[in-house]
Amino acid sequence: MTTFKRDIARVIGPATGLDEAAIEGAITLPQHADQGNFSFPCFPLAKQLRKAPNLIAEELAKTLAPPAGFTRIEALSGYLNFFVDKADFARRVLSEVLLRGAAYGASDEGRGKRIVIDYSSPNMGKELAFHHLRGTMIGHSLSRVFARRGYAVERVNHLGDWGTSYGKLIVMFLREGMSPNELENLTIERLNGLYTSFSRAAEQDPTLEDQARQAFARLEAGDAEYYALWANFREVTLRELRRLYAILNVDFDAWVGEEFFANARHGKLQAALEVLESKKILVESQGAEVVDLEAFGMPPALIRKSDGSTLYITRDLAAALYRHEHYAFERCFYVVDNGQSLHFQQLFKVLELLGQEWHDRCEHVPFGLVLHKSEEGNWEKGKTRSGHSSLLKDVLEAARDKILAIMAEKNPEAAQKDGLALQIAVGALVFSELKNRRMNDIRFEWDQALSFEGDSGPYVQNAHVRLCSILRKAGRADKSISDKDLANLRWEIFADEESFAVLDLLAQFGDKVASAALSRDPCVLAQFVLSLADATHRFLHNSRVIGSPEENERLFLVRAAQSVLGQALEMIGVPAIESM
RNA sequence: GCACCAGUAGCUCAGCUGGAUAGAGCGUCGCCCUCCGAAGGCGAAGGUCACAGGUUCGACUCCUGUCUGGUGUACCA
Repeated sequence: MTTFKRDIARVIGPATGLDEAAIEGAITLPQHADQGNFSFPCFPLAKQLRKAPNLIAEELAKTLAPPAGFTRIEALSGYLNFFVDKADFARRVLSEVLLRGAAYGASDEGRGKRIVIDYSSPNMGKELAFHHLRGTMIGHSLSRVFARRGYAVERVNHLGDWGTSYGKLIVMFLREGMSPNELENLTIERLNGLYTSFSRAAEQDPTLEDQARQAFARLEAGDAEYYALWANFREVTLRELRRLYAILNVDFDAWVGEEFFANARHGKLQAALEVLESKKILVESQGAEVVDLEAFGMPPALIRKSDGSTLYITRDLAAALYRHEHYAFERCFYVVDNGQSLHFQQLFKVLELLGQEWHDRCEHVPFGLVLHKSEEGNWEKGKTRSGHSSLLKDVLEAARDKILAIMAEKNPEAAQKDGLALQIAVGALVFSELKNRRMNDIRFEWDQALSFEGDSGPYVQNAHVRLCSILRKAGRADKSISDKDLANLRWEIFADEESFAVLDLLAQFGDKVASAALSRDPCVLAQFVLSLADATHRFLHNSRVIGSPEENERLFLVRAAQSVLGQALEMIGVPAIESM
């Protein structure tokens, strides 16, 4: 793709005196067939040449010779439209896709640079709610996108595993008199239940809140018994998290939670506080220690409470300082919902005030909230407490069951039904999370969450399945491809509308990956997947492959489409299954 | 009050680093399986791009203001 634009720029450059890189950036992909395959708008030239854009275009169309691989150049209402030689276009695109294989669409932009991505980061002792899926999958997808751009990616799960909440768990656990045996059999459901029973009990006995604070204070002070309990709770939580992440095919390089930064035994918090004190930006206010941010239009950042304990932002400061030192990152992304944008503005501003010149390499990558319908019928942020939230495992199970029912109807023969159904369920849920811009709020409704029709995960997975099925039947599924295989193909076979539409999309893959990285939004790739699935279904509907006179050539297109579609699917976390 | 985000077809959304005739899915009304997977394809109907200004050769896209909705806003994370 970029080579086509470069070829055009090399022709326009000398004729206009414009910078070739600038020309490349200005070239657009037209929407209509009569506008060619690549367009260069001549409007910006009008001022410097003092001539009407359509005249400039007409003149250039007459004088310029089409670059190799192009048949003609036409002027149309101020645009210079370039028409590719479709057979040659097919040769170039298919050769590149098939010979580069898994490296097609990759880039070395990030060579030698490291990126830290903080995502998912759930709270300990609680089950993953449906809304956690969004941040988890956006972060997961971005990690794959940046890896493909050549960056070394560090995927960090910053667990919420420290704070008064864990005092609550300890108090309730001891109060309900659990035996060591029960400790061994502790489940995430039981832990989650301790929170609810705590809030219920606290209504009767207000001293419980104090007990919880004291219990946490004891934990912070290094009490061995409490620390063992805490570690046990953490392990129970991690077990469930790993189970769900495995289903989603999500992984992390570091599981470093708040405890790592807040617990005195690790020394990270003290280091951060020393930096804060040495820079003398802490001021006393209402008994607490804050960084005054009024000059920047923000409320003060509360660093230390009046009782001396620290807060969320204090730990995030410690984490940022640690990450900078430990990873020497080029960028550090925080994939966290939009509700926390003030927090991150404050965090980054404090880093700046601390003289950390790398503060602008930290970036909040926000995403919209999952809204649930309240009793009053309004759409509001989901609250686990009031029950207006759904557990991820429940949604996954419901989706899998519905898929199983659909499979029984459409394809009773499908092997490995349960596992396959779960992969389709994951694909469906993940695709609907990522296909829209990340900033959009999402309204959770069961009907909609379990709707698998139209522009959905199953639709895009099905396109991949059909391609795989044809390759399997033709015995071409795993064959490696060399230049020799591509010699002497009748490339003009791909000039029809449906074949060319697929090729046109395949050529755009690298640009789409770059765009997803730049916008930090996987929806670019999800939309690309949708277009490619669309073009694939149309191609397969209109062009018989196996047994046709064009079989040999078309199988290469099928293989190329399968390769790119499969890679794009994996990049957005939708399983690229081979049958369904 | 202030801040962040969103407002495009009946519904859910693409399109937004300014470019030609604003696109999908769902829903509605039709059509296509002796044919590699119909979880598919084809067609019809459906739009003052919230509103008002501004910048520009050109604005759904950028700027300002207004309205509507979501979220946040000092000792939770």
